[in-house]
Amino acid sequence: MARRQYPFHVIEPKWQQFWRSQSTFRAWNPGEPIPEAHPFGQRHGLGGRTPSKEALPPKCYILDMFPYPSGAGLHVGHPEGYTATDILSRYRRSQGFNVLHPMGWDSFGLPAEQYAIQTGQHPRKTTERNIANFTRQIQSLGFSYDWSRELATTDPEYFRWTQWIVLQLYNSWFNPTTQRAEPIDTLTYPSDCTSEAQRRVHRDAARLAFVSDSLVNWCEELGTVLANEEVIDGKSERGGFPVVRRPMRQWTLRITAYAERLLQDLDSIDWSDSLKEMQRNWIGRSEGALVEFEVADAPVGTRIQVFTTRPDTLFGATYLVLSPEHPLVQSITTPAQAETVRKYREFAASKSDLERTELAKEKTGAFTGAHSISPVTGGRVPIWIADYVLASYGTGAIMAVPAHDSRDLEFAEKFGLPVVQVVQPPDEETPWRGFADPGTAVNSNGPQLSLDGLPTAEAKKRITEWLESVGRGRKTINYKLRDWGFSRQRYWGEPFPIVWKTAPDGSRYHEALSEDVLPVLPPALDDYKPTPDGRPPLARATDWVDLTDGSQRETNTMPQWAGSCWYYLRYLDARNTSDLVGRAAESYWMIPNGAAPLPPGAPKPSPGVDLYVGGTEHAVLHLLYARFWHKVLFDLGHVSTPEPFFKLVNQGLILGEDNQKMSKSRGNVVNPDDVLREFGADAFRLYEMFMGPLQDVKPWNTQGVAGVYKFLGRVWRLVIDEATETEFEQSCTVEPSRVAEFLGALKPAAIVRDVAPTPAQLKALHTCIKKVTEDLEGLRFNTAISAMMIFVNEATGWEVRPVSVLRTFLQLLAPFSPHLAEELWDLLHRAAGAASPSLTYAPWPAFDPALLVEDSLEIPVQVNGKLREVIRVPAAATNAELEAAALQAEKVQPFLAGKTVRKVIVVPRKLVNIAAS
RNA sequence: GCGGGCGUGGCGAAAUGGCAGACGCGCCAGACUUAGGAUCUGGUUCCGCAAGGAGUGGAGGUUCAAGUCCUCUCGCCCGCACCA
Repeated sequence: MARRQYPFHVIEPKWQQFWRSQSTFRAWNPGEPIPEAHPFGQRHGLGGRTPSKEALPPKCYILDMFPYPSGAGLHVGHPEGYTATDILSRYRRSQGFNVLHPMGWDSFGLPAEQYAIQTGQHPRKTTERNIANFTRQIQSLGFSYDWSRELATTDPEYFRWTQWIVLQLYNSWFNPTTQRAEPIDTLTYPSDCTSEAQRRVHRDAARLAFVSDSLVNWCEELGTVLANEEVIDGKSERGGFPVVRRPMRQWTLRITAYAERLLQDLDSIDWSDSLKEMQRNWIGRSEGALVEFEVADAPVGTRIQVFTTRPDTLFGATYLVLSPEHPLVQSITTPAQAETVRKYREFAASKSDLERTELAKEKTGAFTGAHSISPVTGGRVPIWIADYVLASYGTGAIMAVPAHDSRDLEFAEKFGLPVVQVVQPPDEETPWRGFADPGTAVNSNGPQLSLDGLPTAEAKKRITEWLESVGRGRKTINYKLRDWGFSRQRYWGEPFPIVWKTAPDGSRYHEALSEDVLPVLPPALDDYKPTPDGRPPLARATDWVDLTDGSQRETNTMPQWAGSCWYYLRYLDARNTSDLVGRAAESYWMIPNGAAPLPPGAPKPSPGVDLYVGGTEHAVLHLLYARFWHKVLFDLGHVSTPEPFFKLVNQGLILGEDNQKMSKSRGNVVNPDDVLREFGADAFRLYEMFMGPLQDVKPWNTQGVAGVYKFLGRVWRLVIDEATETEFEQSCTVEPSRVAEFLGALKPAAIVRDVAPTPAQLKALHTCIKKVTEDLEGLRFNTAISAMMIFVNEATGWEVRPVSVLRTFLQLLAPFSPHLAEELWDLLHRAAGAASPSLTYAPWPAFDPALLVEDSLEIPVQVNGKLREVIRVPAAATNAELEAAALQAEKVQPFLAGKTVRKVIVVPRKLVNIAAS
């Protein structure tokens, strides 16, 4: 190991201990008494007081995506985002904001459960151990979290409220008229709902949390549902047992009701375009029409509904395709085709979703023998089934227009079905076959209407109106977004606060438990596996399942997403025992408090979380689910904003030194513990930010850490001279136990003096203040660090180093490398015989533009756009003077010889370009 | 296939349409040193002794001026993917 640049191994624990003992980073809620001595209270004149929300400074909520505490511990990707938010939190505190910067644990999850199945160790044990390790690692990095708000999703006091929110979902319905969630008792019942049993069915179908039968990958041998990723070639990944798609009873959340609002409100939040686009694609709004086809030779009124975005091509629909699972398949199939259809449906069911999509190269299908009647031509249209039509999208049935859809064309060609042109491409050259873009309708002439000659957009409109007028269709908007399957057959998740009962007629129905029995704790088990007959592990605890009143508990648990859907709300008031979050705390932290004066130069606070940083892997699911829950809570009056996360930034992945994704198998994983041991937390943090822009993917380079570490050594030596330091090092070697004492006895170098800075020194400092401040606002940490390096490079050459300049510089460094900054800040104050004011709450330095004014400027002179010379002119030079000086510049002359100056461009204070020919 | 992003020295990168390569790594040289994988100083896009020329994936264009704006094209990364 190289010689230590500075004693970070003493400095870092020292200040972490100091911050802990002082509760430096404690964020104060309205109505909380602030101790007399707390530095936040001192800064804002609130020490010893109990401020209302009006008396508190403006809020700033800076949030990290909380981690799953895995057994593997922290990897270098975690602290990337954490460092960025920590820097910003520290910066905002010094600007005068009341900063909420919390951390917690997304601690339900499969690994702990699998470990439990193998070892019998309760998942809570594993989870606690992992949390302890994560806590140690995160704290060693010196992040300024308010640990008094720490939470874990596995804590009963936390998941009590997760269950409570699920009850809110259960007890609500989405009113399509108001487009909002409302309490279930505002639901109105159709007139034919006369009995309580009928009303119940109607009510249960309307809830935001409801039971549905959805298609899942079921493995009989393993007795469990598998995720798509766990199914390979129609067999289970483990064991190779057959997997079939079968409907299963599942708790489902009606996120689709919010599709439009989730889409619309993206416009109100400050997220990257790519992220918003991912959410838009996921929601997948598409406008089109429902069209009804009468089934021929079937009971009157047997109709097949199809969804199409191209109703204008209805005349070209030469066949219909139902998904194999479509409910009408059985009844319309002719006896002659029954066997073929049965076999095909079996074949389709045996395929996983993966195979039906990615792996399916060849179209497959079967003819049902049935026909439908085209609503426009009255002609007979054959009905097929094929797995390229998905049961879960639209109506699960399509009208096939092979002339103008590549998938239909492929199918038609394979099965010899007719292809009829109904759209003429605008360009004569373009063949109509397979043309799917807008054009002009042709061959679209029926007994009751003609579309011929209409451009696609108009044809769509015309036919939709016509369909509506004859009751054979209507305009519709469809979404790719599906309702959210919310059940898991697992042990280590939140139990549902729901029980099942049996009605007098023998049918089963569910009921919610009352709020006051929450939390519903999972039962103790010896064996965490599913039951042999494939029921979830909770079903093993029969004494837990069966209640004295004869009802049974729900045995599914919630998915891991549940806890992470609302944790940002719990942080606002993490120890509240009577509410999910107190009203005053919620409104203080979520609504910008306009009354409070803003710190000078600070940005306007935003609603909700001011900054949320995390990885792209959560771009869709977590962020969509959390937005959904938030909107429900908003509708029901529990939160104040329609969106939770106002600004969101995705940090880029950190790759291994070999430019590959870090992984155990590649052996390129960097362990933060090792980096900290050699370089310290300050250097680690600084390097993570110096690598490049926060959002970019970038490779790790240990040499690079050494580089910023060297920079911190230079900062140290800016204050401490080398002789003193050598002496210190030697003393420490001789008597390691007295290190703290030796550190406290260190004195600044003799050239560090309490003198007035020179103009050049002030200019260097204020250039740095300006750059660092602007870059922090733009989250450009890498260039802010480079500005500090430039300052230090310059200051190293100074013969006298004014204390005031060094102190101000340390304030700039503090958000990035807080331990070193604290140590030197303290040392400089001690040496001056002054008490050290809190660095955390010292007001952020303002730069003085007057100090940055130059009296002369270097002006590049170009001839025909090429640089020829740089001239020095007085800063006050007029354009005419600039032009004259440029034309006379010595090195410019050869390039003007024999040419005529056509034009001279003068960019004031910037550049002169001479156009000559 | 669709959507989003990115291509700049040996490497990580920087540049409101105005001196391309700041800052750092690496490398080269010097100083101090018993020593250097410490520190300090200087140099470092490429070609050229130099004057100078070339240069931001490629080809065009707009402009006095393009890494930056426009068109086409190639390559890489990420997301979605039979969504009718």
